[in-house]
Amino acid sequence: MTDSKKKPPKAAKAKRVRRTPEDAQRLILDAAESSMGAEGPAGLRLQDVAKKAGVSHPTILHHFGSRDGLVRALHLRALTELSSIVVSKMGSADGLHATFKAYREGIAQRMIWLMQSPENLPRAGLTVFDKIANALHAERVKHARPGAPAPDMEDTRNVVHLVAIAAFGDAVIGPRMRTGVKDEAASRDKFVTWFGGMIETYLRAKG
Amino acid sequence: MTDSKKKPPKAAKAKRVRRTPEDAQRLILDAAESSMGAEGPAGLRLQDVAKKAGVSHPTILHHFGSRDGLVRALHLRALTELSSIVVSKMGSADGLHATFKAYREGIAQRMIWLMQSPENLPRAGLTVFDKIANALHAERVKHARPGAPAPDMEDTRNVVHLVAIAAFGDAVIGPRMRTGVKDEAASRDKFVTWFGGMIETYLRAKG
DNA sequence: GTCACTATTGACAATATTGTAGATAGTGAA
DNA sequence: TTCACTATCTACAATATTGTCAATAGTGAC
Repeated sequence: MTDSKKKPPKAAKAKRVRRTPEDAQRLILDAAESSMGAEGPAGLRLQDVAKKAGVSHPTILHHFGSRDGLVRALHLRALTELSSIVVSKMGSADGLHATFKAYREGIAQRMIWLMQSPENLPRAGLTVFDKIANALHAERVKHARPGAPAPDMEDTRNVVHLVAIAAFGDAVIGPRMRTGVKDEAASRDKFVTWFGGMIETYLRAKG
Repeated sequence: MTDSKKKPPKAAKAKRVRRTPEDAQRLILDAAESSMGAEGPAGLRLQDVAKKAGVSHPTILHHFGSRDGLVRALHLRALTELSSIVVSKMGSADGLHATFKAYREGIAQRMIWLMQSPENLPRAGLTVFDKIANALHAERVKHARPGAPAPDMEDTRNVVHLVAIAAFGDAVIGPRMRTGVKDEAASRDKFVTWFGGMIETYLRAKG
């Protein structure tokens, strides 16, 4: 290299973009999320996030105060978004498959990150699943066969809990448990369908 | 402080202990595991591990070559240990509760760490669960009521898969979903019992 | 004992990473 | 336009962290 000592050719002094604080923070949070690989928050590097967001790393510090501040903001945003996603998916008509899909495509990963927070964040968990259980129970009551024993609310709550932990678990360790299977997606969908049938069989057998 | 400038009082030159390589490596791996908090491998610091193990950090590098080498060794050890634990728990008489307990007490956490490895580690998963499914299926066949349709192997496999992902999921997100409940342990155990009953009801209804 | 081998260590080197400070440049308001 | 405000930048400072090296000290073999 003949010019290894030369300063870069003037670099055209990058034009500064000035965003609103909200836009800048959203931009940075998005970059941070996509910059988190499997490692989660612990693997976050301000430089990486800055490069992905197209800003300098002091800009991040300006908006979030510190690296910790950024991580806390990430957790907070994930938490608020998660509840609404969970409600919309588990409550949908195609509930089961949609729920498994949503967990697969991001919810599970974010939940793991959330678990890795030693902080005491507000817990949306309980109320969210209660809401879902109530809705589902209303369905069961409505469709109960006349003469059959009334549907058990405890059953409903347990089913909701089971679906949540199963969807989460399948999203995280399912793929590894299926390594070697020819068509993974098909195998997975078949399991979800079976799972749905199982729940129905059980509820029908009980009342 | 009057002696802030003084060198520490001779420090008694710590006596060196010389271990066999195997002992040293086990010691270090144990320390590394206990030093990993919720953050997982990404949060590992050689200094922390060294202090916990009671050695200097170059000793770690001597035995594992690099930080990455240590992490890889951790993954490898976890992987080999996990399969045997899973087999012993899911195969035990008190299978379901024991399985949930084992996942709660470490398996799930280690699995998450394993997931965070971008490397292509050998997958023990499939064969392990196949083994369990085969054993369970043999049980089902043995106890099948005469005249009833033969137990479906697909059912058995799915049940094993479901138990695995549910135990994993409950271990990780169960506690948060139960925040606010009076007696968490009791609530959890009740769920596991319900889950066991559900599986039985389903299998009985099917054949 | 003497010697080879190597596990262990303190001191140091080389980066990586977070955080600070001061200058600069968009932007909206007067 | 002028001005206040502040989002953004470059350059630097302060640690943190990993990795290197040469010296040292257990241990077993002879």
